[in-house]
Amino acid sequence: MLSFTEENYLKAIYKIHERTKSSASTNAIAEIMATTAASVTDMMRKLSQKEMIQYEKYKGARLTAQGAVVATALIRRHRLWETFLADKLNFSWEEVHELAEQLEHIKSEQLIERLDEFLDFPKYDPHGDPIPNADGKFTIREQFMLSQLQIGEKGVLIGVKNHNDDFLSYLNELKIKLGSEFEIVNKVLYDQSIKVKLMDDEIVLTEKVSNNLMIKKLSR
Amino acid sequence: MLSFTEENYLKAIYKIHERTKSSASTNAIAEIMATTAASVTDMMRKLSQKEMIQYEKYKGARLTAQGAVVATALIRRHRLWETFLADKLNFSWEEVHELAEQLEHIKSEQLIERLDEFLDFPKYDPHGDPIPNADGKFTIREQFMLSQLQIGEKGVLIGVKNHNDDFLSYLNELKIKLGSEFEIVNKVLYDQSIKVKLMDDEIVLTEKVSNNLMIKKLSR
DNA sequence: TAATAAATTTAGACTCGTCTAAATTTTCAT
DNA sequence: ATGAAAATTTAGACGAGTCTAAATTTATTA
Repeated sequence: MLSFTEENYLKAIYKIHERTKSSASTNAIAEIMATTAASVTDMMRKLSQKEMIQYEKYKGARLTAQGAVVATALIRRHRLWETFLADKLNFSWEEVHELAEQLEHIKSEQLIERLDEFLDFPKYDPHGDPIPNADGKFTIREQFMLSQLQIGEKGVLIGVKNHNDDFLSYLNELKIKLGSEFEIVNKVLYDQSIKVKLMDDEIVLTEKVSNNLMIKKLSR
Repeated sequence: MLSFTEENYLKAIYKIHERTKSSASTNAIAEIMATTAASVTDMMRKLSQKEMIQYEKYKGARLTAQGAVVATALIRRHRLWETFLADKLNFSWEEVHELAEQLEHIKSEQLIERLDEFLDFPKYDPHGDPIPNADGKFTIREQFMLSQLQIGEKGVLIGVKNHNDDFLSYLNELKIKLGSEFEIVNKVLYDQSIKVKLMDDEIVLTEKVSNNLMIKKLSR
């Protein structure tokens, strides 16, 4: 049985691997866990001992198959709780993460399976991220950054790449949410900003924003 | 901020006080917390230091006003989660306690207030125990042990005194649940057992059982 | 490629919650 | 009311998770 903390380390390693496609460095883990490199080294020994990671001194860590199962289950729990908080308790998408960080550590398979059913087996969480099923399988779907669409193309917002609070609050201000429909009106080559039509309004989005909005194209 | 463990000690002291109306002995606390008397003594010092309890060597512990607020909030969280698990996720009354023991430690006022609203502000949990409101006030109601009713009297089950798993499973077997209606058919003086009518069936309940069923009398 | 910078590990220490064994205090029965 | 039993506290230790400071390894760059 893994501790709360050990689970979080595995999740950190999972995230780093997802982002970099390579092994997780001590410093990168320390940053995510908000701790020191020394503490990370200690934990790497322990997780290695428990065969949750492959770890070689100075070379970073990778999840073993076993470790990946644990990390995926944690992500499943996290995203299901986020969905519960948003759909049932009306929390907004910038509020759910923190709470789910706590809830994800509740130890009960059955609880999660019942919650999944209660939520009607959602495939995506409030940020549009896929929720692994009980076997750890993700449902992937084709998606584009809003910035990739051409003038005249239409799309629906199905996810946000970045979960930063300020970014999400900004989207709230613009009344952009999952399901919002966009049509590209203009793209400015000079600064990569784009003008889009959103519910009869035309708004301008910077490159930084449009790179973080994940879209499903709508056929016209 | 109190730790998970500190909170549980306060809850234990609260429970003992509720049961005995006097201060909580070291051994009594040790039993509830499934730990040793020595560990309890250590913790008493710490909680006393934090002004959560009044503690005098060899004399046991009592909650301070502050400590009582913490304990009551914990009970509120516990019972709201139990209600959620039973009403929304269809867990049975012997399953909810363990899970709520974990969920009650999730730190968020807002979560609990939203949950309360989602559940439609329940006043009693799945065992019929009162749920304190946000101010820590309990809604009490008149209730009797089934064993106190006279022959011919009728009542509705509104709570169970004992939460023992075996007891609750036995009630399931008998198809007795909150809301079940009883009529006293006969009382045996010799062994204090009673015969009751329950949904057109007549069943015999021992004293031990009928002392644990809390009833609201129905006027005929 | 040598030396400097950056990353990582080691060493030693601290807090939290726990334990066992020994000492002390309180309770209770004769 | 005194001696044995029960309850409680003290003393000393341990594992988990963390820290800082020093040592070591790896990467970079002049």
